[in-house]
Amino acid sequence: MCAQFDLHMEYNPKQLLILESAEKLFASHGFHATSVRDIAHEAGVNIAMISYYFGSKEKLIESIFLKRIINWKAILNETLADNSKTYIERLDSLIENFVRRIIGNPCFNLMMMRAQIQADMLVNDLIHESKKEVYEVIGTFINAGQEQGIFNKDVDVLMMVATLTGTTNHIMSTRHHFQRMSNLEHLTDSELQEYLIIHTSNHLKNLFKAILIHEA
Amino acid sequence: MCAQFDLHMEYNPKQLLILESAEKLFASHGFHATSVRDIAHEAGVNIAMISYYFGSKEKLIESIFLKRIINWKAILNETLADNSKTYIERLDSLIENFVRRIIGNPCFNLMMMRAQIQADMLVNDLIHESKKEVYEVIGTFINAGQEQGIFNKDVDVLMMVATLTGTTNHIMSTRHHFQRMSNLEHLTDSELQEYLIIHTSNHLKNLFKAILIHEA
DNA sequence: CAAAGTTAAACAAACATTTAATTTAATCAA
DNA sequence: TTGATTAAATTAAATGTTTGTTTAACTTTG
Repeated sequence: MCAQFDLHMEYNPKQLLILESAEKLFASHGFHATSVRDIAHEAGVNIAMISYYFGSKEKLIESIFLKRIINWKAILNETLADNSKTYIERLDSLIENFVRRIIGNPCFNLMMMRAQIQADMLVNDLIHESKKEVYEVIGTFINAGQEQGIFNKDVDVLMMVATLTGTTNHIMSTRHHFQRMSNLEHLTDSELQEYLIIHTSNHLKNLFKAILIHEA
Repeated sequence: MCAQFDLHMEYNPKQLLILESAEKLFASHGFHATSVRDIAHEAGVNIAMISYYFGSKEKLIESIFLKRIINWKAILNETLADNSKTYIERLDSLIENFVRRIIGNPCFNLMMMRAQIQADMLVNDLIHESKKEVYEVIGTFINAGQEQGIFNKDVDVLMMVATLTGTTNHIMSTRHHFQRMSNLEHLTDSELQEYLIIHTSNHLKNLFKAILIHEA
């Protein structure tokens, strides 16, 4: 007997507690290094509740991903289709949203990075599909800007998105290393987070403007 | 009883076989998802040989890292200190070496990415120290170029190296995704590797020249 | 009073590591 | 070269934990 839920259903407080605890532990120790006992202990619930609510450890991590991925595409589309803004404003907005989403949610994104690296994770197809859509949406936006004569012609969208994702993920995953190297140890975690969001956004904005707009 | 070895000692063929098999499996499945049984089976040796030669699974992964990290710093210094080349030639050389080292050794670098993400891995101090030295060497090079008036003044070295490392790691770790998206499925693994090394190098060279040299 | 929630205990399978027995290889005096 | 001696290499089997999951009993709730 077991009480699994469909995608559209909402989670009760205990389920949310399990999801959050699992996300935190998967992020810092990895999927296989985290036992269901660890998760149950972190969430303060009985071990059996995880099977009861989610079926298995594997289905639990799937639920975590589904819970997060759903609205990102909508936000992305909304940002890039906003015709009240110029292309450059929308590019800035895209970069800032992107960076904030990654650096602002280190736990989930560390999990995602790890899953991408691992070839045999079941959630990988899910991630792959969602990435592909992100590439397409951004590619469409860049092409539109090129046709308007705003962005340079010779832009490699795949490489651009790789730099956007790669740089941000790298800074997020080595943020405490970054903190020490920049003498920012007096900052709290959320202060550091905000600092990194701003600095990384500005760095990437400059970078992309340099190749998308300046010099022929 | 056990036959562990110091750093300076060379590995016998059977030890090398174990190291290579472990690197391959750790890279594709992760440290905790790989059992010593898997490693022993992959290498075609008895399970007990791993404890016999390396002491434990944890010490085995340490040996893998030590085996790789040692000469990278030397290569880096050699590249940047070559006075027969201009600063721009040395920058290009740095980028190409960097990219080739990461994309050319996906197994090891996936392992390294994973270890960096994971806070509780013992090898992390080792990685941290070696990264810090890399930042310092590159920082010194950029500063020298700035004093010569070749590179722009307002360059954030931390962010630059983050883009260099982040972009390359991202492309390496999502290379098969990249292959499908670029319709390059006819390429063999090593052909894809060479393609990615060249394209990523060129992308990063353009990117860095755009902010280091062009426009005031 | 039935369904949902919750629990401690039990389960078999997989895990890293160790043991003790056996084979291989090297050394060296005769 | 031979045969004895010793250390290293190798093995199958066993060890004791830890793993994810299930069970069956119990409590709460509508």
